Amino acid sequence: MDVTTDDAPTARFDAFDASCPSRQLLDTIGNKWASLVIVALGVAGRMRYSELAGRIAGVSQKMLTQTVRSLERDGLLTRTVTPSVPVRVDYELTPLGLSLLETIRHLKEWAEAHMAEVDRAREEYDRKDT
Amino acid sequence: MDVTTDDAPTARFDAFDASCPSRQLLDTIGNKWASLVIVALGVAGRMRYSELAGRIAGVSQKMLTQTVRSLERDGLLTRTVTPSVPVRVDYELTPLGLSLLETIRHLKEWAEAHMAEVDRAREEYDRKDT
DNA sequence: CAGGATCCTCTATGATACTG
DNA sequence: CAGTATCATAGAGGATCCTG
Repeated sequence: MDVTTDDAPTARFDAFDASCPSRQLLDTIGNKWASLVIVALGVAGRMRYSELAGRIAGVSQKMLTQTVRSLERDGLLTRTVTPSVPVRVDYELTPLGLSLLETIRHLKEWAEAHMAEVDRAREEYDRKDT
Repeated sequence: MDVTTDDAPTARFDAFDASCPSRQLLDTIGNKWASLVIVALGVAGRMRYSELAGRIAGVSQKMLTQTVRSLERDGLLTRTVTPSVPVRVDYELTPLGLSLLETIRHLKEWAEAHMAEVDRAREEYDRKDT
């Protein structure tokens, strides 16, 4: 989130700085489908393309393929092709992906603990002017 | 991330389920500017609109306003107007916002600890086919 | 089965100009 | 100062058809 030191008062938060690790991470897990894929694989361990497609409601083929490619490129999961007929492709989290899964679980815990409060705040905010 | 029980094998990950707390949270912090605003306020404690605009490089007025409005609606920060001339507006994290800041810091820690590994994975992936 | 290639549609975001 | 309003655009993402 910063560029130089950790949380110096003068730190700048440059979202355009591609070298900012936090920025890159948010680009990854902030993605609509990426986190769903990671969690799905975290639960099932290993899944075929069609299993992922079935499990994650609403993904288009294009988005699913694009997402798993991106995650594979990031080293978060492995893609294993079994050259049978028809071909079979399995996806599985790497140790790196598993460690990210833990982080995502923290997010989930915060969400489950506090989103009700957020919802209340929204309702109150919306009641003011309408 | 789930709909019914915690991580039952049959859990579905429906990104279209608006009631999924994790989904909503990711929509919030996955936002390009929201997390930057939260971290900035976490560092500085309280900031004026113009201070935020100066601190967060690259935000347009429109996006900054839209972001703080959204965060205010979510109960993550407060907006305080001082009716002087010219008017002065301060933003400050709520306790709820501060607790989310902690979660974001976890993300940051993961990023700083592992993004180098991600970068290496990307380089290797890109070297294969080009 | 697992995707690649296309086309097409929105939405997010930016630039600019104006105001209480 | 701290916005609001408007216009314009790139890119995300969906639908569909095709193939090794």
